[in-house]
Amino acid sequence: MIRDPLKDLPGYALRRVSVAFMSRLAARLVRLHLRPTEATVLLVIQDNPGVKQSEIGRLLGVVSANMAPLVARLADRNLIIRQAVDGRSQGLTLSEAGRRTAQKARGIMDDHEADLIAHIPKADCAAFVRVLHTLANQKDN
Amino acid sequence: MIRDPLKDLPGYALRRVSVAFMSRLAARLVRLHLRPTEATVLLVIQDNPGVKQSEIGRLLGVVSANMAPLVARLADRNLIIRQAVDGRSQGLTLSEAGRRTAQKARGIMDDHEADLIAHIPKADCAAFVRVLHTLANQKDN
DNA sequence: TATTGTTATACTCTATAACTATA
DNA sequence: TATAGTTATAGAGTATAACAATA
Repeated sequence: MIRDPLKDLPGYALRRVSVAFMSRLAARLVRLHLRPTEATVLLVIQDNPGVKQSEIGRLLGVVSANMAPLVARLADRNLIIRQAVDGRSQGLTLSEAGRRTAQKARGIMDDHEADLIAHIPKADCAAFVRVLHTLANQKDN
Repeated sequence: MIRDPLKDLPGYALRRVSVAFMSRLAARLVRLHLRPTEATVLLVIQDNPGVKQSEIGRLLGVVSANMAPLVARLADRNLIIRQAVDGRSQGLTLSEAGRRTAQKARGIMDDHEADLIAHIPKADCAAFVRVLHTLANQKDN
């Protein structure tokens, strides 16, 4: 066996766990022909009808240059509808097909989250979730 | 303010934290002209002189097709030395420059890990690290 | 002036397929 | 047959720069 200098680095473990988790989520979402980021955008629109893509980008940490083609793909597939709210921005809502897809995506993501929780020893689960939210809500980049 | 349907999903928080953490690490490593993955490979070689790149790939979860150009870059920069151990595989060791670079990379990564720990409430830190290692060592993909 | 949306471009990590050469 | 290494290619997320149009 080979020595592992990264064995005791929590940050490295965090990275590995996140990559594996995302890869499994992507595999589950191919059934809906959605990427993980596309799925999250659908959920945000579902919960915020009329939201602007700039607002979604700020919420999810996606820069506007990447929101543009993402939203365009969803619109091309008739999953969302763009309606001008003023001259430079559009409100996004789900189409009927988009509602169905968003509902399925939500089910997949909920199952996926439940799987994660299921793999965590019960005694440590609450603390784990607490720390994640603490770290996620820190302003350092 | 806009509703956030992902607020209570630990898996999503995990992803966001991991991305931010990795991006900060990448920013710190530019000084050495190293990507995060290159830095981890250097550390593995430092701790395992003569290791084969296939072994590194298995340890780090990097497929061989991606190890090839990565190792080639490090060799081109004279940070590592490839010595044939048999007809199809080579043992990797650090050059003198590679040792210096690996040492600096280790310092950067240690600092970076320390920063992560510093942002975690003390009471939950041990549980957090425990869970990460539990999840990282599970065989599900 | 600041914001919205867009295009073009690039980097990093990940992955599969197909191949050569060797064990 | 299986393994080591390589090349080519692709997908996904992230990022910056530059721009037009609008507020």
